Amino acid sequence: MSPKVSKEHKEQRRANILNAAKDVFIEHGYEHTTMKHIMDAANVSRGGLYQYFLNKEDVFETILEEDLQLNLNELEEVLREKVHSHWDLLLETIYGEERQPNDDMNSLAPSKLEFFITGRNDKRRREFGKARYYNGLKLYSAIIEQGQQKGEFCTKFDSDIIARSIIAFIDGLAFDHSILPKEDLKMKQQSALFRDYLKTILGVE
Amino acid sequence: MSPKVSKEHKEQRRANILNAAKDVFIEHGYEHTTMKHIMDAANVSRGGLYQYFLNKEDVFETILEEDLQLNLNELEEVLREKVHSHWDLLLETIYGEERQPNDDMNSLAPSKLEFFITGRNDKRRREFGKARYYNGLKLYSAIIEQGQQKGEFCTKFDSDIIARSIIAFIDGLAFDHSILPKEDLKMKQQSALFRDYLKTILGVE
Amino acid sequence: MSPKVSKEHKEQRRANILNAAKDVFIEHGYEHTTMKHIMDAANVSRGGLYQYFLNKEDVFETILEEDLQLNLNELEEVLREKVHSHWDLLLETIYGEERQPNDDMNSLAPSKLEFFITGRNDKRRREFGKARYYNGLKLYSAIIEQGQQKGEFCTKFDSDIIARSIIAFIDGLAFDHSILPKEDLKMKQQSALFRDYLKTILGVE
Amino acid sequence: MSPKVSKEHKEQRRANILNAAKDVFIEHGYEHTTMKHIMDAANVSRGGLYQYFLNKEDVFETILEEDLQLNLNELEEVLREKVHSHWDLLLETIYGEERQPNDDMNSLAPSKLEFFITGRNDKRRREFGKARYYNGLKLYSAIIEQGQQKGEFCTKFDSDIIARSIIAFIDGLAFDHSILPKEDLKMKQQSALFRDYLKTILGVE
DNA sequence: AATGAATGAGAATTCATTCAT
DNA sequence: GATGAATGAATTCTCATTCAT
Repeated sequence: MSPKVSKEHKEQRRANILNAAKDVFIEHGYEHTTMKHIMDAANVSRGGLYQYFLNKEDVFETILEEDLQLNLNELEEVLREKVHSHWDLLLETIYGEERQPNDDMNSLAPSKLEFFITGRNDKRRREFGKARYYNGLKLYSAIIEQGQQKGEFCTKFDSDIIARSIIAFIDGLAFDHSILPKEDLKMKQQSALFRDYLKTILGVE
Repeated sequence: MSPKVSKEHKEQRRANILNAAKDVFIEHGYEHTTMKHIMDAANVSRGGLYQYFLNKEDVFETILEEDLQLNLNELEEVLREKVHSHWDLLLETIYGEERQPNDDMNSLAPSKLEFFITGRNDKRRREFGKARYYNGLKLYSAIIEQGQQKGEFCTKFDSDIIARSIIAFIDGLAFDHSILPKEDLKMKQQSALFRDYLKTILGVE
Repeated sequence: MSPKVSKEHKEQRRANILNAAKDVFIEHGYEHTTMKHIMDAANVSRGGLYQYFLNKEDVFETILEEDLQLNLNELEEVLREKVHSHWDLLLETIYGEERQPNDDMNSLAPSKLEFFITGRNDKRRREFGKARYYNGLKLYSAIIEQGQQKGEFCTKFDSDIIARSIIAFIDGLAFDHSILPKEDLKMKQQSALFRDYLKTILGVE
Repeated sequence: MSPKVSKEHKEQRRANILNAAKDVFIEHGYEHTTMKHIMDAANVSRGGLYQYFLNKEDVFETILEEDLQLNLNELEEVLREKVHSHWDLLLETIYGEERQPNDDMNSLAPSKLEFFITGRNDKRRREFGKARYYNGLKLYSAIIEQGQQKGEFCTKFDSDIIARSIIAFIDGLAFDHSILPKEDLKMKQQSALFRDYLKTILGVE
């Protein structure tokens, strides 16, 4: 007895739900999204939704995990290739990623902050937060370390600490951007200053 | 004609509720706190609680406003006095205040982040967030500007932008600290790096 | 030990509360009026209000009773005097009284309807309703009966039944007027028709 | 793809709830009925009830609308058919309908009066009241007008005004009947008088 | 007498999750 | 597998009434 519905179909359906859910999370934020919102956006029944995911948390975690995986892949790819300028790579990594609040507010970033901060007392949620943090840490420190090894960056400061500071600054900007309109933030000028700062401590130019 | 209990008594009770509520918010976070939690912690009946505050948001906003007011008072006081070292004042302001996630996790900071980020789509909440941001901005930029005027800091960078970057970094640290245990953060070393950074762009020493 | 506050003062206070309460009932209706509304309107404290009245029902009943008493006094007075035209007296009684929804909507009539109809399952309330009804009945039938005795009205119909019909019609108009704006009711023309009707069955002219 | 239960089943359940709710409204009146009452009477859970109706008002309005629709259908039907006696039709319409407080007190009429009168300050509620009034008006005036056109009724009075007076009288009777026991009302005799009155102004016989 | 703080019962509403079909 | 009706726990908020001072 072969299954009524092919595995591909299920995968497709699952992916559809995740895409719709992502839009919903972006629109309403994590806390204020309900399973009903997701059902409606994904055009799936209540029961259907629960067939693929245990609950709202499960849906969000799945989206997170896929994002995380993308990051990791990217990192591997990036470091395997011949890197001409680690400085450019670093900037790309910072600015091309959603950790840097880009101009479009169609970003899941605020919901992620929400997810982690509202769940800070929950063991499972904290594990996720840790994974997210160390993932970013690995990404940035790998680039910096390689740059240092290649002699492109100076070794005055520990790559780990620099990476952490990058994360802190990016998270802060993401937070401020989440609650304030772009116009209020002078993002460009802050970014320029931050770039100067990185140049200084990495000994670039 | 005289009231049953003195005005002081009422103020006292109100303050008690706020204190208890603050503890509850610190323990459960903003979203997961219910009025019941506050009632129980403050040892006040449902009706009693609603006599003093409209709803959970009102309770939290009151706490925020008092904190904000403390900040403002402090700022005024600070700037009226003769300042020996604006650099010391700046560090004190950063590290002495809760904006810097201090060692004790008995801080309301995570709940504040939560409050603003979960309410980012709410007009009223955004106004509060804006007030919080500009309040901090005013505080830091006033110190920097005065330091620049006195010739203690160099004027290479705009005080406004530096202040914004300080806020972003502190918010980021607060966020990361909210979701990760202290041990994971190497806070001390990050702070040292940040201090160096500030020294550089302010031309201190 | 004479009382601190004179009896007159108490009476005055009580009357003040009743006046304020009446306005409140007119504005919000019976059901939607709260003790708080009355307190605020009467500028009296919660405890003060409860010193004079048991509850909202008690306040309203007191107002009703005073109205009822006015009616009764009027009736007695009216019937003791020499009546030139019972027809005119009847019209005056109908149109001069609030049972006829007059142009001004500053009438307690809708709240009275509300009071009786929402309380129709309550023994005490029903007794009041009965009193109100029989009071009106007595008023109208007395006039009609006297008119009949004096030969001014024909005796074709029982004065009791005519009086009841007058009440039904007036209550109906009051009800319709309570829920519809005056413009929708063509009150004048309805009244004219009703007057014609009464003339016919009373054999006037 | 097919729903768990048939559409009929859902309709059935909805109808069950409405029936149960109607009984509850008749027993407790509109204001004193709670959603809990309806839940218990309909044997449906809290959530179940809210799946079908938004709130108490919604439940009641649904009942009202269905009644209204019945009325309208009846009217159309009635006027399309060949009418032998418009006088009989008029009487039937008055006495067969709940607008006339019939002997059985199992009528929703008092709750309807309650619904409209307690909601007289509410825009939405007033719209409903208006619809109710004009619906009745249309019904009665259509019959009268047709009777006049056919020469069965005289045209001395405007059909519109007569219809309004019928409504006022019926509403008044309904009100009085709501708050007084039948025995107190001499309904029969009032009705007889009213019939006479109608005969007179319609020129019947 | 007067005050108004405090109480708590009760009503409304939402939403995650289950489960019969 | 899919559906969506049904459940009920959890929460918010209101208000009449009491009572210590």
